[in-house]
Amino acid sequence: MADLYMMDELYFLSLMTMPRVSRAQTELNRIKITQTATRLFRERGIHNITLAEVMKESGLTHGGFYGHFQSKDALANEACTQAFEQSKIAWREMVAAHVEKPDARKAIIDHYLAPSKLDQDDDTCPVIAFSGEMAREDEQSAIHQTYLQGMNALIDTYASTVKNGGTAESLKAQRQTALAEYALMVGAMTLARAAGQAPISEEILQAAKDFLDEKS
Amino acid sequence: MADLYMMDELYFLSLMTMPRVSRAQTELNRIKITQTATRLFRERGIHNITLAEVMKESGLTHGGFYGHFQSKDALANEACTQAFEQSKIAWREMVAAHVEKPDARKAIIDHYLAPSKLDQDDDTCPVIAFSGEMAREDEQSAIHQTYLQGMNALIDTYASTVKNGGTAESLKAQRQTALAEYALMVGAMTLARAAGQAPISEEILQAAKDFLDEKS
DNA sequence: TGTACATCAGTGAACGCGCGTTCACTGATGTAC
DNA sequence: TGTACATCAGTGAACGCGCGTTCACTGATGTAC
Repeated sequence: MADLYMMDELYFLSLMTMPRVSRAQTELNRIKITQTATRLFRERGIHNITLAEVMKESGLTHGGFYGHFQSKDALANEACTQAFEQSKIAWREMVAAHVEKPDARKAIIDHYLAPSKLDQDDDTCPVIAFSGEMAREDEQSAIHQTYLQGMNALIDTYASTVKNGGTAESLKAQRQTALAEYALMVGAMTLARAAGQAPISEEILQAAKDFLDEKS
Repeated sequence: MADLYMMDELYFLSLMTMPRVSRAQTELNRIKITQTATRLFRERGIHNITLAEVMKESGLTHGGFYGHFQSKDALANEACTQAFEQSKIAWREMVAAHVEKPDARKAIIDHYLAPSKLDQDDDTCPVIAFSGEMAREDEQSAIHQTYLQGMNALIDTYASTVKNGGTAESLKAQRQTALAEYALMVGAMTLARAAGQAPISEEILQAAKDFLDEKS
């Protein structure tokens, strides 16, 4: 995944001449569109981004979109999938980087509630970025399924960092705790982002972090 | 406020003949439009509701809107104000109904996290209903100010139900706890609503409730 | 390896629809006498 | 209290713009020989 980002230079050079590009380039274009969409949809929501914008930021023209995707919905679903994939990998790497569960848990919490995350719009947790649109989305839609699966994967990863005694009963308690703590993180970031530059924004993040620290 | 809802019958009768209605009726129409907008915007977001829809549900035609409001933004701001006003009153009533702080706190928690709230779209907490749109809204806009003030009022009300020792230091701790617990409620409901009919939805609400109960 | 041609990725303009906003018009309300 | 008229709330159609989607066209790519 990471080396795709490094192809940008080669990528733009090869776009100088048009149309009818090579198959390899076509594949790069598709990836580029998905990456651009993932970033823009996270930043400003699916509804508020036009296909023209996605295509322009991808270095292509508006009309070419339908050579790659069947509809805006189809792109949204792929972008959503990729956004969750990125988060999932990041979380699992954090878990893998810490031998002790509490350390992994703290790493995720600190990463999630970092004040810098308030401004890094392209790194918004997809659960937060899409929650508003999902609440109103048809539940049978592909993107809603993607969202649910992605959310579950993140919750499972987080739950694996919560201490438990190993019995069946404590496993259930572990999941309950994980759900509540995850909800706390999501709520704090949601509120902080909605509050914007207001001082209460960082106050909320700090309160959430302190609250979770007390528990460990 | 409540008796305005009971005027509906009289209201529609008087709408049978048009145009040029009495001043009293004009005032009722304006109130009706605001009420309708408050409900619809809460249910489906400001962006997803058209003025034509608001006006139709108010028993009026599309074009008459601009006799009452300067723009859709202006209506959104009034609707947002009213939504927060309703929540604030409801919360304060819950506080007033309980002599002991922990009882008031529990009343708010149970009210907020009630599974029935998942479906009552017109009773969505305005903080949740508008959070997505606020995160992308211009921070200087009137509606963003309205949102911040409304959120603060709800937090203050909730904080007043959290136990404290009376010293300055414990007052700060009280607010921190309130912020974290409020964020937990917001996050749980946000996740539950985004998950929709999936079983994890109620699981999250229950986990949040249990988590908060343990603390009291 | 070189040539001839079919393919098809991307272009750029147009289409169609939805939605916020405007406006000429209507006729009951409210006022002036 | 009754009449005459100006006001103005609401109507319904139209405007203009934005955006998702379509399509005729172009010309380099990729293939067949």
